[in-house]
Amino acid sequence: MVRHPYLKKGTWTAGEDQKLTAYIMRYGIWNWNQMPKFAGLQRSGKSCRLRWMNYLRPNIRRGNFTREEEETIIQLQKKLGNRWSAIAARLPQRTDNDIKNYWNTCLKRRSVISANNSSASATTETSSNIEENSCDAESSNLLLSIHAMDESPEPFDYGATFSLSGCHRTVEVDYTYSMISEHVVSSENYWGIQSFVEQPLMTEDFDCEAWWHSHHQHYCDSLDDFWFNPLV
DNA sequence: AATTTGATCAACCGCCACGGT
DNA sequence: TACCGTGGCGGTTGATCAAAT
Repeated sequence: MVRHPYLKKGTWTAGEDQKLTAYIMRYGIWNWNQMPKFAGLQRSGKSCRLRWMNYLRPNIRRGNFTREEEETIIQLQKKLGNRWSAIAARLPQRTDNDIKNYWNTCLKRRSVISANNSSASATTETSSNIEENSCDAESSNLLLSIHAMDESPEPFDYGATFSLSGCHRTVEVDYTYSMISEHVVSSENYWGIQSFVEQPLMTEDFDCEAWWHSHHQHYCDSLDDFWFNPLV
């Protein structure tokens, strides 16, 4: 009889965050379903992916939405509907989950009120032009020079590791960004890669302390606890 | 001080698309 | 062509916390 391993649910603990982050930073993302086992996590691949994408991933902007962001969301929601991932692509530091939550809790109501007001007053004001304000993700695919590297990420043989050049840093990026295709990266994915590149991890001048303070200090007692011996 | 209510948001669930076999 | 595994998306839930009573 095949026994399915117990999969934990619910809120992630600091230790789990630590394991997942450390694992991804070291080995990258090669298969969400297999990864938890190797990372020492009793979580589903889906749960790991969600946690990483919505919370642990570098360069996620949290906290209050700016007025500009609010306007962008409202306008894009009008245009695109509830396609949160598409909307999030225009707000590269925000996650689709954050935008969805923010819409459902704040903006939806405001948008309805605003619509009612505008219809009541029959204003002639035209809606702002989204095309002008957006980064036009669909049409402007960005080119990155991506070179296959010789070594696969230890200890696995799952595919190649890539490097991004064109920045003054070179950072290994692997199947985290498996959407990389023929050296053309959509704008949406570009932001993810750029975020990763901008993260100083794995670089010589990486200010570990600063990154620690900005991301994980509140979870672990010390940087050493987080950074060293991250795996089980 | 205790309880209720409302807001927020992390996380789960179900569905779908896509690629590989 | 059908099936399966995987990743991604949007809807929804439930835990938590702050404000109100």
